[in-house]
Amino acid sequence: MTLISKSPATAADVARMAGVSTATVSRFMNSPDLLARDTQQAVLGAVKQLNYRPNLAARNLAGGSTNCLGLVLPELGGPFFSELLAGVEEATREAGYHLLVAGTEPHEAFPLAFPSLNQQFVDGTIVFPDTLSPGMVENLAGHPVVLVEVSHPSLPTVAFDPSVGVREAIRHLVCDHGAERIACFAGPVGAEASRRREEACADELRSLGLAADPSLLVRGDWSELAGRQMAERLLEQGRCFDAIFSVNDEMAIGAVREIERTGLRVPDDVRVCGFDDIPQARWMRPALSTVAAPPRTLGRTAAEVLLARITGRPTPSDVQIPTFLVARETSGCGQELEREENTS
Amino acid sequence: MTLISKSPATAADVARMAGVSTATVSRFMNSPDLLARDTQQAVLGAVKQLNYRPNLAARNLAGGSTNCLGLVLPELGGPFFSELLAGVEEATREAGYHLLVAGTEPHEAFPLAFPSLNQQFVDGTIVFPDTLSPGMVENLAGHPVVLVEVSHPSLPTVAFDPSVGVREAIRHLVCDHGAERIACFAGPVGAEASRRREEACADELRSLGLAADPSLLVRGDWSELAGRQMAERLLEQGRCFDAIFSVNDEMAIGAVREIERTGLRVPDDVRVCGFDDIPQARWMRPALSTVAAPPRTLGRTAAEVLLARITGRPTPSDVQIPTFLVARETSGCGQELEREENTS
DNA sequence: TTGAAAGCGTTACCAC
DNA sequence: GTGGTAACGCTTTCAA
Repeated sequence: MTLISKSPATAADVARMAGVSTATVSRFMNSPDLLARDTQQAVLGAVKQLNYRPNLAARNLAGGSTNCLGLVLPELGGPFFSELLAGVEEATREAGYHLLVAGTEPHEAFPLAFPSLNQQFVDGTIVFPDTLSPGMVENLAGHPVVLVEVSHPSLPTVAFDPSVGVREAIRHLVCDHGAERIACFAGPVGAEASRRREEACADELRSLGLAADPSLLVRGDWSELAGRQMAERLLEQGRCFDAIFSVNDEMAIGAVREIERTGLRVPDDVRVCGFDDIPQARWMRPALSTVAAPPRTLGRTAAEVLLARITGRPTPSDVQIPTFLVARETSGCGQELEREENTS
Repeated sequence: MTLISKSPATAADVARMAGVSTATVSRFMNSPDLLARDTQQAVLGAVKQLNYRPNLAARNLAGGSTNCLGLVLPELGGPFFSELLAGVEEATREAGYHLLVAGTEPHEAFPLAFPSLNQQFVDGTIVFPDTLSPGMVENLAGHPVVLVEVSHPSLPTVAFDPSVGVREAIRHLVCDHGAERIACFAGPVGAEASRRREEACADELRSLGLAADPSLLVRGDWSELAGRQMAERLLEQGRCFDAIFSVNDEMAIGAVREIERTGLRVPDDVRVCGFDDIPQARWMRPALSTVAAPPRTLGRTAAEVLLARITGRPTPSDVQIPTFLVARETSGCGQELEREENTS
């Protein structure tokens, strides 16, 4: 149809063709209502004919916004982060924004990845920091930011609220399936997300009259391998436990595999409940009972909060995403509960 | 340390402080070697003191590059695409580029997502199109592009080479585990990736003297659900088969689950082999034998090829990523083969 | 080796 | 309502 010229049409081209000024073209692109009917028609015609698209870099330079959001994640593969990313991207795209994604090397310091995003290149950033360092906060100042799963006194946060889900899980293990000694598979010491889940677990145990045994609290780095190793260690030490609550699914899966490897049975000998509800929680056999904490919702919400901040709409400084128990086989329930689930 | 002024330092600020012109600052940022020793030192000092970062939008506008790559994917969640993305991001970051990511709604037409990336906003784009429409190609013209898993006469492509892996898989099923009637679980009709795998499968069956039975070739939409349904249908129709080769892992997993649900056993009654080697292939029980086609490598390679094109380095127009068999339990092998595998 | 100045494509302020 | 025009921050000739 259109002649493909070497360089894309500019506002000046449109202006010339429509017999107006570039200022008018600019107005047409941003708030058409300010223009007279016929002017609108004229410009619209030229825009279509030339297939005009405003140059975003120029628009940005001129002081407008970039229509870009940044997302910084410690890693991009893996079920949790990829779902989180998908949620962010959906919301971002729906709002007409673009998304810039950056990973940080596994244990690389966070700031290494961030400066590149901070260069007036994005209108705001969603950050999932492993640990929040002071220098980082300074970097973030003066630029809309939303933190995910980490709270900070002066920055808005979106995080899961583990309380309801974990309470349901512990109740379920204890009351429905007779667990009495529950081991807790926690994350690294500094990890706030883990801490909140551990606390919810301890709280509920306490309110059920079961003391949380410190020797049954072990820590790993969130990986399946860590879960296996933690279970192995506990078993070798001869610790007595009849259930495990893990602060994420991957460690829970590792635990299940290790327990079964030693000849014990899940859920008959040890009941297991994870946290997250990653897809393989329901694919694995026995299917993993877990506290559903939908990362896609987390990501979508974070993006929505950020977008609201950017556009100046009032936003709560802390948003909590509710979680809930999904009882499957590893806690002792039959699989038929899940009959209706579909692949997404 | 540094005083945080409202707006970030500009090249003019640096120039003033170092007692040079902005041109010199620009040269310093791009090719320092052109400057005299002492000038370099002076500018370097000012840059550090002011914490100067060039404004990328301005740099772009001025005719340089954006240092951004675009990535268009049909979906962002799920094991395959998230690994692909991770590979792209790694290579992109290592090269000092940023990454812009766009998804397309599940069955949304591709061009909807693309124009936004085409607006002189990225230096090049990696595209994973569901199906390649003619209009799309036009959009792509005049802008470096690399296609993933789809070939096109005039555009460079990076794709898996299924031949070696699939040959190994079929041989393994037939020669090592005595399969004689192998069903093929294929993807949608238009999908090139599926077609190449089907062909590799048929070729190898032929060379082993086993005719490929058309009634054992079924198609689904790549999902676990589809795999279940295909297995269900085949079983209901009373088709006789003793092995399945699926063109991706998710359908293979669905097939395994459905087969086991009906009381048949994997691998004793039906051997199953997938394609991709997604993480849960090794987590599930029985562990899935599959043709490893590492998506991270695919992504990384695509990014490298694109980067080479952008910087004018010569690049092959078609790159093939080798694949290979990973024999696990569903094909009839014991699990001990996998002892050494770790979580990544 | 360095500086001056002309863009790059928009936006936004100020007149008309 | 609309047009002129000065930024925005950088790169890149062209001279010196």
